[in-house]
Amino acid sequence: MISERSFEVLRAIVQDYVSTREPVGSKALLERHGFGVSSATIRNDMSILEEEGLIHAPHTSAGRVPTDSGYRLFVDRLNDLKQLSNAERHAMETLLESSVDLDEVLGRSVRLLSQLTNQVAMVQYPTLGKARVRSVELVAVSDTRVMLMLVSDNNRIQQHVVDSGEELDIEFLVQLRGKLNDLIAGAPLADVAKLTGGFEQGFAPSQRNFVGAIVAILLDQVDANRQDKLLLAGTANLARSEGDFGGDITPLLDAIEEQVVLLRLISEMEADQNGVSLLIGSENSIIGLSQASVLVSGYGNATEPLAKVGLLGPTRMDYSTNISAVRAIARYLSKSLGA
Amino acid sequence: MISERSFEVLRAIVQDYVSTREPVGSKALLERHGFGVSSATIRNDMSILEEEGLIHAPHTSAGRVPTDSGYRLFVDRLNDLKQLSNAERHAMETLLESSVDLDEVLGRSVRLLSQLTNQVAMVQYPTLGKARVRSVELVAVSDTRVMLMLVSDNNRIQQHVVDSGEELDIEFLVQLRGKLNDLIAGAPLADVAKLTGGFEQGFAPSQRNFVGAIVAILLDQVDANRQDKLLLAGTANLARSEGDFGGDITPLLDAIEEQVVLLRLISEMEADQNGVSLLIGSENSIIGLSQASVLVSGYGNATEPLAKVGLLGPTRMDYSTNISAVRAIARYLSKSLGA
DNA sequence: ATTGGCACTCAAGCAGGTTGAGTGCTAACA
DNA sequence: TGTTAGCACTCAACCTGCTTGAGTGCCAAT
Repeated sequence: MISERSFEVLRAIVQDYVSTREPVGSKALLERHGFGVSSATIRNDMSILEEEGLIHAPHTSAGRVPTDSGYRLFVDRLNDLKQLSNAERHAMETLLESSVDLDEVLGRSVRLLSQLTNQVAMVQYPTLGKARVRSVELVAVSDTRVMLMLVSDNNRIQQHVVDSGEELDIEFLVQLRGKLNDLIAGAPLADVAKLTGGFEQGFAPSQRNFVGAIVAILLDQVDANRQDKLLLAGTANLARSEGDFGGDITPLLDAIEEQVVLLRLISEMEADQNGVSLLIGSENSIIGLSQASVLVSGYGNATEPLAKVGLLGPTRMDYSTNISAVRAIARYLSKSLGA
Repeated sequence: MISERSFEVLRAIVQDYVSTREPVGSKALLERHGFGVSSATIRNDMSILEEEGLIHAPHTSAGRVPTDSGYRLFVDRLNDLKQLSNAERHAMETLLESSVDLDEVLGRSVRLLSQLTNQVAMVQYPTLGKARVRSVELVAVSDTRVMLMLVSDNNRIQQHVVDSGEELDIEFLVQLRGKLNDLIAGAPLADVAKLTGGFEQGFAPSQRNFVGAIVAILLDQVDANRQDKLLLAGTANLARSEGDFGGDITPLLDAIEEQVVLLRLISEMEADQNGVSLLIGSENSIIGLSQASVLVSGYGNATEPLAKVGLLGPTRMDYSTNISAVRAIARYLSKSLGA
């Protein structure tokens, strides 16, 4: 086990490296943090840390840089997180007051998070989870097209336009809407497939095609909740910290555009005691993201989170600030959407 | 005026520079394009081109690079555009067949365009223009919240959730929806403000607040069509051609995230005879985009385009290929949405 | 108008030297 | 046993001077 002071040295190295972006040496360490010992002693501690794989020297005559494991230990022993400033807290509250529909709440939150942290922020659209169907609506949007809307009981709306290919019968639409709602309104989303099985059989043969199409779209919509959407902000921050990614941010931008990969990654991440989960550098399995850290928190509900919110940045990031920012945003989102 | 051969030299310089990314010298020019003259003659032509400000030498002993005006002349004299390959045409047709709702059509188009050109592609959501109101829908989405939908006659739907703060009366909603539709269904969007003036006066005092709120949102929605949305794809391509932007792509990424600036820029661009409009380098007025070219085309309707589609890339781009790709996508979008 | 020839320029690449931040080790010390 | 001062050593970063070669501009000859 490494001594208490050795750990303090690690902490100091992480802090200095994060703020200066330069490998940090024993002497510089003494100047900034007044350890009561000499530089030689620090050097001894540093060589212990290096043996443990927590820090690493880019080359012989350079200072040290934390390794992924070094960051990890630093984060795991992080006890007091940086507090939000008043201005930041104020921004959050303003956001809270003006809560409108889902898109807007998520959009604003993610932008705020990226501003607070100077990283790429991301928020996953809430899954419906155990949500139920509130209603189904059919609205004619042209002579032949109808919009199918699925409204669920957690403020979420999905829609899709269907082209029937023939003139729509408005009366029939109203009637169909009624029957559909009688059937599935109030039912859990998970049951929709079962409930609508053979639904089109109750209609005249000439109408079965159309009804079948509607039902198919409806099931698609229910299903679409499993492959959620991701909202991002602050991509420009990537380019700013390009140096921290070894000069090539293409894989990052690719991952961001792909979304699917990112989504799978963050869905699989389990929360730790702080409510957040963190993958540092090579801890994540995506090739090309080995110099990046992913930090997320669940939101929506203490017991079972609806979705994740978090950020993506270089391993060399200010974990303390960022963790508290992500936690704050997650709390805000839970308050705003859980109500 | 510059001679015919001088212009051919310019054309060759543009082509070589675009493909090699290296300043091109008189000798290299001779090898690739068999002008029937000697390198000294080429040099003379080049010095004419330089006097005209069409090319420019990064330093004394280097080859030449086209200036913004050089690209401009090259483009203006571009007569035969590169054709799409069969594979590309096939991709377009597949896209055409599977046309569904607006979001999907635009999303796929913009991704295809970015793949075809290896640039950042963008598409502006169609403005409603002279569109008319098809219908207004009011759908209860929770005990106190109602969703207001504005459906217009060009496949566009807008929605917004309003929290009334009190228990909703479903019957009243149905009645309100009816009255609203009687009033504005079929009317041009531009007239909605006039038509709904004083609308809430026809209701019981206890309901006026709510009705007023609904009308306000409705006007917002009509108004929102002036500040449209932009859909982007292929941001990663920026990082790939980072060298062409002088190594710093932050202003680009900023502009992309801002959107507003980009939107204003492309709205102001006027189509030339090819149906496309192009700003090369410093021709555009956005600071930070002085090394970038913006290429857009209107789409939707030959007489009055609904919106713009196009791309953003380094001035050093393959204009011939890109112009035809943008035109093709614009044609496709017009066909797909104009119907 | 075109060309061959020639002097000139200058970025890029290489070799050698200097500097200084930083290390590891050892011997002395509390 | 943990700490310290001192010292030799390493090596990236920086500078300097040198060479190379692609490329130009100009001029006299065709």
